[in-house]
Amino acid sequence: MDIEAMIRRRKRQDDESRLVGAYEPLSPATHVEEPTDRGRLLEAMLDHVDPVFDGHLPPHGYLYGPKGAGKSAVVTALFSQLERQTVNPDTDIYTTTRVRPARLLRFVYVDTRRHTSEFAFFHALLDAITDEAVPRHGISTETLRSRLHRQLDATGAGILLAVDHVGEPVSAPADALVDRFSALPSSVSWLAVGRTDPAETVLTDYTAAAIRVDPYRHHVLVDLLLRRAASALDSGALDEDAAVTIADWAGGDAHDALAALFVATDRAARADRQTITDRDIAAAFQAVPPDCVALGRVFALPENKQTVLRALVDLDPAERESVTVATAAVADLTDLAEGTIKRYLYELADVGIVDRVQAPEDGESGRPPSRLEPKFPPTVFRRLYDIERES
DNA sequence: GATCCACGGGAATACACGGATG
DNA sequence: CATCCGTGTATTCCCGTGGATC
Repeated sequence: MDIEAMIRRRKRQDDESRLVGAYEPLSPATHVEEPTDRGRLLEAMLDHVDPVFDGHLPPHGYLYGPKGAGKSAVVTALFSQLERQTVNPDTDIYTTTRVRPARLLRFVYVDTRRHTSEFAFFHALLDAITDEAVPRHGISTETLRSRLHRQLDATGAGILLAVDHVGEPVSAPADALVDRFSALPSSVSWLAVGRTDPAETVLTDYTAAAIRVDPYRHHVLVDLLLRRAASALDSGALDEDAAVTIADWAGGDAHDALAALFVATDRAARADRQTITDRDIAAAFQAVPPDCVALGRVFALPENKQTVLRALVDLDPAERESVTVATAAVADLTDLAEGTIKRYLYELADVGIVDRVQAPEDGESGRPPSRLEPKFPPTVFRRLYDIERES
């Protein structure tokens, strides 16, 4: 039994119903330390990184698969584990394995959602392997790069670098990534992680291995839901049938499954109920849009874009009937300029985080407006956004 | 003084429509 | 009839400025 989860559940002292201990474990945007039942993928990953146990770097690689298949979950868990054992050599992998390392290896994870620009990319990388903080201002990208080279030359260390969420609308285009990679020292081996088929991306021109991730199998996803529910909810709140229903609906996508569970939970909690009913679940399915965008993408947006979205999800449908109207309404709720809000809304639509649905032509003069539809479940965003800011 | 980037603003372009024009 | 034009709205594109920090 997970003691931490049990304690967390007991610690609820909020006004909320007793149903929910903490929402975070239900968040589709956070990963757990020990991803459940991704044994196959973990094996494949370990095969790939195997040379590190002898102190060598594996060749560049590409990990790919659909949304919600556990790519990020496994990569972040594995990398933090490996890095922890490097930095904290008590429970050393080296002592338990064959030979002493040829050299020090570091394991760095960079999310291109959060570190999009070239500057941000190198900053994140350098910052991860440096003790003292790396300046964010007054320093050029070029300086950053040369510091990275110097640092690695000096220590003789090698880096295995995971670069997550490549090929998404907001992150740098693949050819720009190739440029960045080629600017890395030879003592860095990278593992790109994305959804694009290996045949469709230039990245695989540089990799020796492409590792494929399949969607969660049905019963594995059921397990995952039950486990997350166990760490967030009172026991019995989610029965197995309900988990099966959600897993069926989600079709192997853990993100959407968790999003639905989250919405259903929220609905039950609002009604002050102790268990999640079929109607909660049915309602949740309605609330998760088709082709739902990953909430991780939403929460990786710059602060003020999130502010705009936070206001947007509180608007009446009537206030979302056109970009112009929504802009004015959001301006009332925030202190951003209308010009900025409008541009943000168009940019968010451009990257698929909100959808612009063109109104039918209705005889009015001028180009018809378009309605704004969030492509993520508003409830989940609202709740997690508010939780994050209140503390 | 240098650097990056968020913000703000505005110009240019696209689209829809009705009416005028050739 | 096909095309062009004017008006009104929506959308895209671009760039200068300034904040924050070194």
